[in-house]
Amino acid sequence: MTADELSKVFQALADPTRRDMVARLASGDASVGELAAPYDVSVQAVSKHLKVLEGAGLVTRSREAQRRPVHLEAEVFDLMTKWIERYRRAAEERFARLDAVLAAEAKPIAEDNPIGESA
Amino acid sequence: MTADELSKVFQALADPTRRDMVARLASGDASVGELAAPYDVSVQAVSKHLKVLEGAGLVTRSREAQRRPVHLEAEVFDLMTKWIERYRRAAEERFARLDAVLAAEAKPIAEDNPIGESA
DNA sequence: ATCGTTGTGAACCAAATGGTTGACAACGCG
DNA sequence: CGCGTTGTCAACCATTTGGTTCACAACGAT
Repeated sequence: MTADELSKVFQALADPTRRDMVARLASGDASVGELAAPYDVSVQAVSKHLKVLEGAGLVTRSREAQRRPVHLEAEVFDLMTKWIERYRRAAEERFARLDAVLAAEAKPIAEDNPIGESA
Repeated sequence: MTADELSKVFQALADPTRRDMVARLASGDASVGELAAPYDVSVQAVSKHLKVLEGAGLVTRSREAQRRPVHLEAEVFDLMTKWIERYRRAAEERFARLDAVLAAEAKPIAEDNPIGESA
């Protein structure tokens, strides 16, 4: 459903610079210039990064004279968390079940183990 | 520290096909062919996707005759969850604090609001 | 030993990504 | 008004990405 949205969010956070910007925005809004300062790239590059983050719904930009304060939108994080938790839980449950099965049958298995090079 | 690792994980999950593969692997291991079946792409393309997922530590591949069963590794999810939760919490706390401030000063603010076009 | 199945490797291609520079719009201030 | 500041847009470039096809390795089965 939100497949495309989710892709954009993950894509946006796949870049270390963008992730760092998000981290800094978590403690307060900032202007483009302020955001750009720590990095060794042009302001234009940072502007592009912001467009990606905005496209993913991770930040919003308002207007204040020439400034364009950037604001972090925390809600979108829920999208990711939900996705992650869903499948992690499934995988972990399956793991637990496997554990139980292995414990229950303390049986042959190993002797005619069909899995080669499991050594 | 895990900056590069985290980038790879987010990057890996930014692709819908890869995300779907992870979703399916959450309910059990599968061979490359099985994984490829639902998609309208070549087996080679799926093999590439698996290499990306493996590089991110999201899956491991063993050997069973010609088969290469793919197994989901749930632990890596923690990395993401930790990152996300950390900044989401910060952002939400800040939001709550702002709320409190606004509630406390039911004051002017609006009249000499420096933010243009806030309307 | 040969054949079919399963999967990987390599070369190639179009599109997207992240960066650059140059031009310019929007705004406050002298 | 004209100027400096702040930021975006556009064109361009190198690299990466996701896909293809062809070739081949690894293994079971006949």
